[in-house]
Parts: sequence; C-alpha cells; structure tokens
Amino acid sequence: MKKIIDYLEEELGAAFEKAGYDRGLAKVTLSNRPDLCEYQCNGAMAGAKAYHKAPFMIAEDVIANLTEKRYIGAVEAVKPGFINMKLDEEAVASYLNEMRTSKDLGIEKAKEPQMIVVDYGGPNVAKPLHVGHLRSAVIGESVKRIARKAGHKVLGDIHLGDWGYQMGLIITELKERQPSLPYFNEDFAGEYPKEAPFTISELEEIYPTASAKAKEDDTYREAALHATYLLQNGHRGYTAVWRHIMDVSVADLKKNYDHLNVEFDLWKGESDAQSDIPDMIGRLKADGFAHMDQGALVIDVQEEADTKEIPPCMVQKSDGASLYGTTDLATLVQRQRDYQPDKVIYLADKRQELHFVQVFRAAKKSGIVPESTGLFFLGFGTMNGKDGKPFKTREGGIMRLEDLIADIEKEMYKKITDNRTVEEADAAATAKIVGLAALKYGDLSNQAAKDYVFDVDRFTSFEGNTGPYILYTIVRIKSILNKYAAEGEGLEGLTATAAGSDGEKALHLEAAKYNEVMAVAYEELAPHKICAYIYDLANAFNRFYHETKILAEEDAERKRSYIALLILVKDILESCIDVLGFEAPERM
RNA sequence: GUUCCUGUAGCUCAGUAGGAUAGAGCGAUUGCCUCCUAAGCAAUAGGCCGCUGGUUCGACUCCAGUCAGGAACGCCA
Repeated sequence: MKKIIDYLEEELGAAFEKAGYDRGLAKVTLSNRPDLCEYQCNGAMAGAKAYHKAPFMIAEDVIANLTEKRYIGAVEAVKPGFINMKLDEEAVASYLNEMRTSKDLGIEKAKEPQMIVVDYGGPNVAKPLHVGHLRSAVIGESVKRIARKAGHKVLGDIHLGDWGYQMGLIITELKERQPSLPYFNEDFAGEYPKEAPFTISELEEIYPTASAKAKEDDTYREAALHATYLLQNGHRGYTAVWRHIMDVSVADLKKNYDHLNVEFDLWKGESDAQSDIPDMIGRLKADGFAHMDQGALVIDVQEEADTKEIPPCMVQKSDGASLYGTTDLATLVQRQRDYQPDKVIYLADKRQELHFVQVFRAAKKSGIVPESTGLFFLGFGTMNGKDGKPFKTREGGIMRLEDLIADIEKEMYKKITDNRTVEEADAAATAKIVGLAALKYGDLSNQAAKDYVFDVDRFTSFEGNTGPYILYTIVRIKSILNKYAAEGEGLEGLTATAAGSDGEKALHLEAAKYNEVMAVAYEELAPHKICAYIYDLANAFNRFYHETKILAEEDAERKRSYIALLILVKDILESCIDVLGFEAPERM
C-alpha cells in the first residue's frame, strides 16, 4: 500500500505541474502546527526564488489547480506561503480498512529484496554476558526485524568471539588444574570424552583467574600464548578442549539470548573465518594491496577527501599473528562467498568506528566485497548509571546481564503485585514479559548513537513514555475486544467509518501513519522512531478511550466501526512491538 | 596535539529539503472513577535551544569561532 503522504504528494504534485511549477516542490510533511492543519507543504516558499514570485501567490496558484482531491480534504494557502491540508475523513477511513485487509497491514515491501547480514551480539565464549552486550543484542535484533518487515532477506549473525588468546588462557589453566586429562597427553591417540571437563560456571571462573595470573606471571603468559599458537595450528587435544568450551558456552549463550527474545540465524564466530585468512593474505600481497610497514602487513586506506589521518588497516602483526581487522576481513570473504550480501550492518560500540572505517575501505579497495555492497556501521553509545557514568554494580563491578534482567523482573513483580490482585503464577509470568518490554523499550526509545541513562524506576514505571505504558494500552484494547466477543459478536468483516469526534479522528490519523513510520525506521535504521510512534498512537488511543463509550454505543454501525478501529490499532501496536523485540501479555 | 560526537525545561529525552507559537515524559500544582483496566484522562506552571558572530525575508536546524563534557587516534578486541 502507498503511504498517505504519497497520495498527498501525488495530488499536490499534479497541481504544481498544472500550474507550471516543478512537481518536486510538492513535498508534504506532517504539520508542525496541528491546530491549523494535519499535513503541510512548504514547496511554494522553496520555489519562490526560482520563479521570482511571492510564495503566497504560488501557493494560491497551486491550490487553484488542485483538481484531483481524494485524500486532500480542506486546503488553504497561509501567510508567507504555507499550503495547509486536512485529510478527507472518508478517504482516511477507507485507507484504514484497506490496511486491515492487507497483508502485514499494507506495509510496502521492497520491490527488489536485498540480502542483508546483520552482525550483532558479539559475545565472547567462556565469558558471561554483561550489560555491555545488551545494546548490541537489543538494537541489532530490532534492526534485523525492521529490515525483514521491509521485505528483505535478513540473516542475523552473532559473530562469536571464539578464537585467540582467551582460549589459550583457558587451556593453560585447565592443564594446570587437571594435567591428567587426555587432552594434555601428547601420546593419547584414542577418542576424547564427549562430556566437557567443566561446567559453565567453572568456565566463567577459569577465564578471569587465568587472565589475572597471566598478567603477573610471565611464564604462565608464555604458556598461554603457546597454547593459543598450538590451538590455531590444529593441536588435536586442544582442539577437543576448544570444542568443549564452545559447546558449554554456546548452550549457555543460547539460553541467555532466548530470555532476551533475541534469535540468531547464524552462530558463526571468528574461528569460522580462520580458514580464509592464509589465502586472503596471499592474495592481498600478490595483488599489491597490502605491504609491509614497520614490520607489520598493512593496507593503506587513506583517501584524499579525508580531513584527518586514517591509519592503515593492519592485517598481520609483526610476529605474523592476525588481529581484529584480519578476522573481520576474512569474515567478509566468507560472507561474500556464502551469501553475496547487498548490505552488511555491524552493531558495535561507537568507539569502534575507526576500526570499521578501516575494514570497510580495505574490503572494497581490495575487492573482497564489490563496490556496490553497502557496509554500515551502527555505533551505539554507552549505557550509563544515574550518575552519568558507565553502568556498574553497587560494588563497582561489571554487572552481568542475567542479574540486570533479574533486577528488572523483581521490580516489575513488585509493582504488579502491589497494585493489583493477581494470581501468583500469573504475576511471575507477566513480570517477565513486562520487565523485558521495560528494558528493551528503555533502550530502544533512545537514539542508538547516544549514551543513555539506565534507570530501573523510570523504565519499569507504567507512566509516561515507557514499555509498560504501551503494553497497558494493548491490554486495555484486548480486554474490550474480549468483552465484545463475549457478547456473541463476531470480530470479522467489520469496517471503520469516517471519524465522528476529534479524538477518533486523531486516532485515525495516527493509525494511518504506520507505513510511513516503518519505512523511515528502515531507511534510518532507527528503532527509536517506532517507539516514538507507538507512544503517540497509545496516547491517541487512550484519549479516544476516555471520551468514548465503546461497548455501550447504541448505534450498531458506529459500534462496529469502533471495534474495527480497535482491532487495527491493536494490530499496529503489536506489529510494532514485535519489530522492537517484545510482546504484550493478556492481562496486567 | 589532531579528529569526531554531544550540549534543548529541575531531571530523562524528541525535534532534517531552514518556516508559523520549540515538543513529550518524570517531578510540582489542580480537576476527573454510578461507566469498557484511574497502571488512565484533562489542565497549569516551568526555555537567551551552551556562548559569540555570519549567511538568509526567516536559524534549535546551515557556516565560522568559542566554552564544557565524552571518545578515537598501527601491532587489544
């Protein structure tokens, strides 16, 4: 379905053209003076210079030539040269009915679906998820769903940190604790045990212990580096240990991401790119893209237009080992081979921006991906505590994601049971659902690139621009629809009629914006715009709800129209929160 | 030092082809439950849009400078 704004631009554009002006001036935007009109066009002012005419005259000219008026209801030229429009109410009602009967609420799907890889999550195996992983997961998941909604083929890739020094550390520590394990017996030729010699909690303790030891003890550090080297060169026993680490850790990660309602299509990691590195480096050297500099192998990525110095992308350390950039480039080699993506979107802390600029340039320059591939870096800001500093536990440590989620759930449970009489089992399940919504909405409602303040009290509040408020609105609608259905009325085949009150009209207008909001959210990769929209829509609904007796309405046709509208609003809200990555309970 | 990001109400945040009176929420104050969830709705107060200058008929928005906070700047990821 076309967007309302497209219809308006079409109708207005025809008038611009007929009056002898450039059609492109017919740019329609939401009114910033809702007391005067619903949509506005400032094209008359923009065109005043080119046509040497007073903007007001152009505006009047255009309006006089406005013959096709289906969506444009009232229209007038105002002061300097605004063209103010109100929508035709019948047209809006029929637009809403069309939305209801269309697939995906009539959202415009991409004409040529693209293959998009979203690289997010990025946890390290053997290390628990902490709050730093929250934003990547939450925003990435939403971006993935937004792109999918827009009709693209999207793969979410977790991109595990599963290779390198940390693995050597764990192997070294394990060897020290349990030297008799067959993995450490060089003569062992049999089958290694299927069961891992550690649990996830042991693993989570081993890593920091080993890491601390290595910092103080040079011999230990050497051993860990050597273990890393052996692992990367196919040491049989170490590879078996690595498998165990992966199995145990990935199972735990899956559980945690599951709690967050975050789902990855691909569980690839840095290790999957390793096999492509030797070839890639060979080619980079042979084709002359990479050269030696200060002992390291680098690709120059400086461009003439740069205002600052961009250091070269380093692909091999002076000791021959690969680094962050190497793995990222090799991952692109692998993605190009397996998926030929049109776009790759990376979600990472905004401080990594320079790194990605280097990798993107190196990848295109060297032909690892075609020039046409869109490589995007979506950097996000830090999650801060109320003091404005990076979020910490009360003791000043790094907070585990599990604990953070548990805190929110606990707070939510308290609020639910304080305010209502709910059944015990219900309350716990509801607290989980609402808590997750509170957490995600609190994060997603901010612009991704900015730092934001994490405030449990604010996020879990049912008042204001919060997840719970949105869910509460949905629950209210569900409750009415259930009562309506209980009266024995069907929910099928109802149609909305033109709005009868200001509140209803405002709700119509908000509902009709859905397509446009989704389109903008995709273009700008901006989940926060969806949050802002559903907040407006929820407000419009609650106002309407307050001034309209829906079930008590005596005019049967009007009542059916109300119900049709409620179904649509509920569907829109649910579609939006689904794209944001959470859901609504039945009651709360 | 160089470069980038941020600065909007007491607090947390919106605000893009430059446009009309700069918007929300929280907090404060005040109304509204005989009625579909008052976890709601309606209203009031609260602003040199960091500062200075420039471009323009018109600047929160563009440009230059300046102050404040944060970040990045080859062998970590």
